[in-house]
Amino acid sequence: MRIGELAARSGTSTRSLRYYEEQGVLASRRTANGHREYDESDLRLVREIRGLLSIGFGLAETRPFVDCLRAGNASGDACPASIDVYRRKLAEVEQCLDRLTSVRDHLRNQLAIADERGERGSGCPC
Amino acid sequence: MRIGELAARSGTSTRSLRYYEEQGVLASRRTANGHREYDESDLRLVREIRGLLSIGFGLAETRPFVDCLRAGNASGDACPASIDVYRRKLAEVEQCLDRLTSVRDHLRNQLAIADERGERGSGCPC
DNA sequence: GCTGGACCTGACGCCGATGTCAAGGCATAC
DNA sequence: GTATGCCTTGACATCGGCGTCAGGTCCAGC
Repeated sequence: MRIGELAARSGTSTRSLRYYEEQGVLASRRTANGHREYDESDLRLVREIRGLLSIGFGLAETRPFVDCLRAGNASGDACPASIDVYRRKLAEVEQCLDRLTSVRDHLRNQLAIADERGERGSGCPC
Repeated sequence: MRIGELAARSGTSTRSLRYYEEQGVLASRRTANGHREYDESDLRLVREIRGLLSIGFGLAETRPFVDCLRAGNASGDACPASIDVYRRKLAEVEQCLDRLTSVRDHLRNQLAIADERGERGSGCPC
């Protein structure tokens, strides 16, 4: 299939697919007229990439998964390199969760305090 | 005080202060020679801005707080407009927390599955 | 008068994934 | 032959908060 069909079937854009190729995470054969030619396995690769991106992975981080699939594995995370990325990402996510959680608590506190102020009628002369 | 001192005392850079001014969240008087002149109240404004930025607010979102302080309130969140921003931000943060939490769970699952695979010795021929 | 430091404005760079426009090639349908 | 549509490469735009460089001004100390 050509790039338009791959884009449609993978729910992305031709621009993105060319970008993935430019970044070295997706390869393509070329037909005689220079058009990119893909097959079903490429569709799986793109779906893997898209799934990871949507979860918050960077494009570069998807490479081990793609390589793993290309190596013939049934799933992209069957390789140690992919697992390492999982682990790093999990650590990142957990750290981010901690930060966000404390931000949330802080916001709730401020809102609670503001509510008290509001009920007592003191405050903003704006 | 001039911009250098304000930057030092607020723990930021002169570049940032000029940027805040450019974006309309921080004002400045000018001395005869064109230099920016600040006072202690500006220091409080900048500290408010920095605090909010560090929590994940966008610069534009800090404006109500700054306006509130400039209106003579003891704290930047004494005004309804600030409270609204708090509420919007809280909603954003909670949504983000939900997403991240499910991502975290997903990652944990994948890692657990991978561990099983690893122990059984099946998998990656890379 | 010179040097150095702090200030000024203006403008480009970054990061990351993608939109979008431009200008052209090739093929299919009429 | 021409219209249409998909393909090609290349390159600029986006968003946000800054870093950083360039080139020039102003003032204090010597």
